Amino acid sequence: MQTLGCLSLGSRFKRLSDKMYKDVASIYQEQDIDLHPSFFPLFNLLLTKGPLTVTQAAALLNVTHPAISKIAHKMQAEKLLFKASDPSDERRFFLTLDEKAFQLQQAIAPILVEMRKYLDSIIDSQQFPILKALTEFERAYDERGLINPVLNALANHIDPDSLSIEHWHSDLKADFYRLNAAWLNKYFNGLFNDLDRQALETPESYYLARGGYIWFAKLEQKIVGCIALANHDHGRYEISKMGVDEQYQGRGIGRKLMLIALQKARQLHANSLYLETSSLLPRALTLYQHMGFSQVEHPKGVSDYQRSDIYMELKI
Amino acid sequence: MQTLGCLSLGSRFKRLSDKMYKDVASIYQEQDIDLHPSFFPLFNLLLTKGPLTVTQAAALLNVTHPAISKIAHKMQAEKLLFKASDPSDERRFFLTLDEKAFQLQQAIAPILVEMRKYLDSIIDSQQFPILKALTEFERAYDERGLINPVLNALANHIDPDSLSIEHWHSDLKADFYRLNAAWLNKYFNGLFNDLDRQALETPESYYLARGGYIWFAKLEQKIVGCIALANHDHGRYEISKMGVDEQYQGRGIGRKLMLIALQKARQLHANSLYLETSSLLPRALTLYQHMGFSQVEHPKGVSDYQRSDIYMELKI
DNA sequence: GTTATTTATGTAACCAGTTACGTAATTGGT
DNA sequence: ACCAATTACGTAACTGGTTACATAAATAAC
Repeated sequence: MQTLGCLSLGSRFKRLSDKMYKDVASIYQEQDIDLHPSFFPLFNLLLTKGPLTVTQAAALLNVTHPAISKIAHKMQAEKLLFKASDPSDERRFFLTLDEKAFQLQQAIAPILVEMRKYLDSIIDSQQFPILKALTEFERAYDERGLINPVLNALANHIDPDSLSIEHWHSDLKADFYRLNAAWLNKYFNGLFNDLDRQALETPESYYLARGGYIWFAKLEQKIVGCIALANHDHGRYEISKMGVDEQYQGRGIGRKLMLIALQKARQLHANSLYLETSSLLPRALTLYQHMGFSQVEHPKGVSDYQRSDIYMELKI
Repeated sequence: MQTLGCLSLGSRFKRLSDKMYKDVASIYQEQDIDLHPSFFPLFNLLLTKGPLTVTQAAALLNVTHPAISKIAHKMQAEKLLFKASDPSDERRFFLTLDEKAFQLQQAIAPILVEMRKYLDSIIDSQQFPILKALTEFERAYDERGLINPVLNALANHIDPDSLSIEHWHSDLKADFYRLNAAWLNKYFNGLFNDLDRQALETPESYYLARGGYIWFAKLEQKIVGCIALANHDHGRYEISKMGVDEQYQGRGIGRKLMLIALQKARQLHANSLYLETSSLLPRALTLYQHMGFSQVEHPKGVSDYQRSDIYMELKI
């Protein structure tokens, strides 16, 4: 625990939250308030915000809609809630608290008052203000996240001296072919199509001459990875032909190449970036997601590449 | 959210903890570390503390032993862990990390380093120190709890002027009978035994003359509740004959009576308090638990009261 | 105005925890 | 030294959430 320090923050938050939920349930129980603990997030929400649809409630409570759906069912069975249909949209209806719920509220109100008073008294008596600290931490965490900063730090931290990024040079043409042939062979039985062949055999005309770029990752004089940025029409760029030598994978080299390509795309005032990939490559998929890409339908309906079943886009 | 203030602390803790767990899982995934998220609390624990038994691990992680049992099974299936039998106790065995786990640790170590650095950098840049605030809040919460302070505040807050506690007076003898007959009739078909009859018909000799006490709760000139403290042998006291008028239940009157009785018992240097009750009275049971009573076996094996199936004790 | 897409909800199967209970080994009381 | 109580662990059934998928209504696209 001590040695973990800030790493145990997550489990400390969990422990406190569990305990507080249990305690509140216990207080309600002794006061003979017949409100199942799993009900009160929704119950509270509807009290404060008025009738809401299932998806609205789910979004506000940070849970999925089936969870709300189930709870609403149970609350309906206990006559705490009814569904008021929305005449303007027959799919949905408003979860509306019933008479019995308002009676319960009467019983609960003084408890909430006392709970607030007591918690405020604890908080006020402390040297370090938990509410302010929490708000500040939440904001920082939401703004900066955890995933990308840590992964970037990892990528930078690996061989900071020996890993360098190289621009295209005709001497590296064979490496470009080799690195891409490797994954095409491994995952797709070497199923090159015409586009692949053009790109790999004549990268100068396929990429560079059209305003595209190719970069290489060089680790101690060895070329271990590459990536290409293709210039399509009207500010649309495509990222493709990313490959990292198998024995150097998982060290953030792909991530570093992606960051270079993204940086250049921004410099070129690209307005969107896309890429095509496959569900057979889950690692790459996670990387793209962390970079902000999200999966959308293929704009042409079907890909030029038979292997590709995922189309991802990043609006800049 | 805003109006709830400190009341939403629980859900804010939950949200943060969920998010951090997911993010860590996501980082491991991109780094191609094959460690299921549900494994890592136990994994981490065993790394830092060395081999542990199932119950030890459960206690340290604040989960139940079946949870550890299941996770250990799965980790065993993935060859991350094996069970080393304890020669001195054939029931148990030490959950021991396997070779493969230590290889994983090598891969994870740099991630932990970067995570710690990054989180520390966030925390250090903040105006209000989250770690100190959290530690302080955890301590206050663990020491004072939430349940009893809030329930006591509620009890005090209800009619603080009109509710008073009265000592025994022969005029109140009929009330003592009435209040107890009410619940005996309601829950146990008026099944009085000889002891009940003595206690209710001759409370002076049954309680007071033996060094016991009887108190009444008086609400606006009406007697609405009572409790008795019986003096048994060698510092053992019994709490019994607690009754609150049905229409005034759920307002903390029972709790107030209990607190009076407990206070007196302490004053008398009682070393233990016990009471007998029934699983038919869940509300009362919760109250006793909140007061610190815990269920134990009946010392005589069987109760003098047919209705009683629960024996509870509080060591002072 | 028809057809495709998106949105709101429900249902099923699953998952990680829980409580309740059973069994076997150890400890303790007389 | 024995029998009762306790402890360590496992298993079963349940719970509150999840993801994946189905359906119907509303909206958008042509």
